[in-house]
Amino acid sequence: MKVPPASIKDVAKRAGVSAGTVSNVFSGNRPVKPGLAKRVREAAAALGYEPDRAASQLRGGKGRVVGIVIPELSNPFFTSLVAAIETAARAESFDILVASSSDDDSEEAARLRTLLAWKPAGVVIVPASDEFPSRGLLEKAGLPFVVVDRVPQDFTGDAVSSDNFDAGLQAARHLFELGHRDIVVAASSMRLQNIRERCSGIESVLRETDSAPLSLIELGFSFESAAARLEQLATERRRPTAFLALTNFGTLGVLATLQQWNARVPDDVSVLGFDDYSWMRAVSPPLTAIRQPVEEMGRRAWRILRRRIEGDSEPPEGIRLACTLERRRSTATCPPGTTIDIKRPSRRDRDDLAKSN
Amino acid sequence: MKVPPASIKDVAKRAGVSAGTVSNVFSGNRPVKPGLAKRVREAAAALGYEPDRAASQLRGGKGRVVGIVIPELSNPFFTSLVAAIETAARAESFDILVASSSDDDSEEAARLRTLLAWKPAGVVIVPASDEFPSRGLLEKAGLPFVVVDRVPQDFTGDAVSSDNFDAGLQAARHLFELGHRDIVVAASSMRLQNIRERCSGIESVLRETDSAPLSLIELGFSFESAAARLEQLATERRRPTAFLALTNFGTLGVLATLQQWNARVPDDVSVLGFDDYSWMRAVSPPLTAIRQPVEEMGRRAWRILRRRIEGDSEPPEGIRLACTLERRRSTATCPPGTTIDIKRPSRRDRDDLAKSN
DNA sequence: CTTTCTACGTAAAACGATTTACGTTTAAAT
DNA sequence: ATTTAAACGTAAATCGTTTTACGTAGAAAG
Repeated sequence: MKVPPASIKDVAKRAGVSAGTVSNVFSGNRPVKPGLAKRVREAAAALGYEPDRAASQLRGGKGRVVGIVIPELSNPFFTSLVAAIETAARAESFDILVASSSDDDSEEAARLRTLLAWKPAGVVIVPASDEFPSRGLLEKAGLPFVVVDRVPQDFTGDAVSSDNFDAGLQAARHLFELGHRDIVVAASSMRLQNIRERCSGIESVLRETDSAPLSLIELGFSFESAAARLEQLATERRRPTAFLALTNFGTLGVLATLQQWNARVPDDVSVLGFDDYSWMRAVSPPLTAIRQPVEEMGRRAWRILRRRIEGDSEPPEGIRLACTLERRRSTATCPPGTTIDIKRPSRRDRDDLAKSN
Repeated sequence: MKVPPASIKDVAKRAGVSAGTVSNVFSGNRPVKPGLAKRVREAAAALGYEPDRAASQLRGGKGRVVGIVIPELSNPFFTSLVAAIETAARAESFDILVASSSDDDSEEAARLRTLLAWKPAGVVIVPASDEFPSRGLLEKAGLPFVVVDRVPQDFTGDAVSSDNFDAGLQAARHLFELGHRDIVVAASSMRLQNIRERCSGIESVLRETDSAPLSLIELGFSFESAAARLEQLATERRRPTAFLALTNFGTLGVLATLQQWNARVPDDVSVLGFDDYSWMRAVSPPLTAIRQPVEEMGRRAWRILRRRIEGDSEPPEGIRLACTLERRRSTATCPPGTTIDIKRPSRRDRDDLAKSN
């Protein structure tokens, strides 16, 4: 059953032309007269010929592969991103090489190194951390690359991410409008710039309303670590009236813990999640959540990378895409009984007080 | 900043040896004296040398890449599978090339063809359908491949899947034990062998208990199509006392629809889901579900493929892994009021009746 | 009619590794 | 000490493409 694959020479012989001509027919690199081209194409079809990518890569230097490095293949946010990029890349007949870093800097560097050995045309990367040591590798290789989602603080290259500050702002404002003052923010790790940005968004609302400082817990990068950390929270403080999760694993962790505490959502406690998945709409109560435009992020990342591959050398583009608040039913007005107003006297109140003396 | 990547010759020159020796140091293909080997390794490190995979692929013929073809990159079941395979493959320094077929046969063939152009050492594939036209391509290429999850009816090669019959059996039995007799089974498409197997498992329980025939709807492959189809169901028949979903999108669709109908789970209707994800534990009520051992499936698929790549030619292996029922709280005893006993007289009853005449 | 382009085909070099064929050194055997 | 074989290096051939340098034919220009 096994047939040795046809090479460009076999096709050339069958079509009665030289190998170079066959190459030109397929690569479109130089024009070939229609008649000949047709003969070549027929010969190729008859032999089931497909150009060997490794060989063409080797000689041509520039291959039609792009590398994608993400922290976790088991996190649907990242795989959605990969799906979006793959769709866009495939449309221009680029193949994708995927690697995951397990949220670890040195793992990331190692994976990237083997990726680079394929001489890809470009790389899309969601860094494992703000340290982003892979940056050096990429720059040394002189490869175009786009950073997505986790854009380090002082990063100057091409980047696509959510408008995290605004996302935090929207989320916090929503909960405040519902009367919540005792909110616990569930983050993955403050070592990530995007998380810090979301927090500043929240803090700006706290400041606006002159409220107590941010109450925050770090949950790590897995469902399990999140649940464990939250379990511990119960022993440290009384239950807040609302949880604001800043990642999808955080959302899951909060929900699972509330489950164990037998707390009803939203009657006993409101929950605002991050990232928007099908299951959030399907469950009861449907989850209020901040939706990141993940498909759009993937498309934009590809578009930028594509241009760079073409040789475009405009100044770096830093794209921030707006998130939207999906209001559903897991957030409700804070029940009056449970609202313990821990608000400090507002500036205005204090001023009034001062005047009256 | 851009540095032209070092080639094997650069390393050879720096270490004062020939290119062949450098190759041997890295490939371990032939022994090299420790002293020399060390010198070569140092030179390589100094130059940041990494063997060009395309070049080594070209000459060596056998590359260290494996292709993975799955129906959807946005379905967490499949991406979990990819994650498991990637972990196993990476441990033996194989890279993975991922392609998705969008559940379409011809798309699958096209994607596979471009994958094959990389001359991978092997392929793991979840076919888009039972037709599995890609099989011919793979066999013609003489490439080892393993079929996972959707194994066509009469398939004879290496395969790894769940024990779908038993999964259906367990699920149905669980619902029957809780007293449910009016169950709607939500499948993706009966054109898939694995779905048919799950159905026969369910049917065997129906037969055992002499119950009414299977009530089934096909929901398609996306959350949206599932929700739409279920919406329509409401106009066609009265509400069942339980839903048994056979895929993860089906589970989501059922849940979302129940949501819209304002039906409480499990008080009004029980729900048994398929596939087991974090969110199922986190939501309220936690979902009873059939768990497929997806990581194990990935590991086993890799193990078989690895052996075939090594040249093993044992007869094909058809592995079936057991699923487990995760009992949680979305299934409950059928409320007596709503139990409409549509059971036909059992064979025993009928026999008794006949005798008494 | 000659000259000058332009268009397009061919043969051969190149890409960066592995592998083969062969040579030299070193160790083991007589 | 001589022979034999094993061990290990080197140079050159090779994988299947793309690219370069060159050649030829026909068209356009003078």
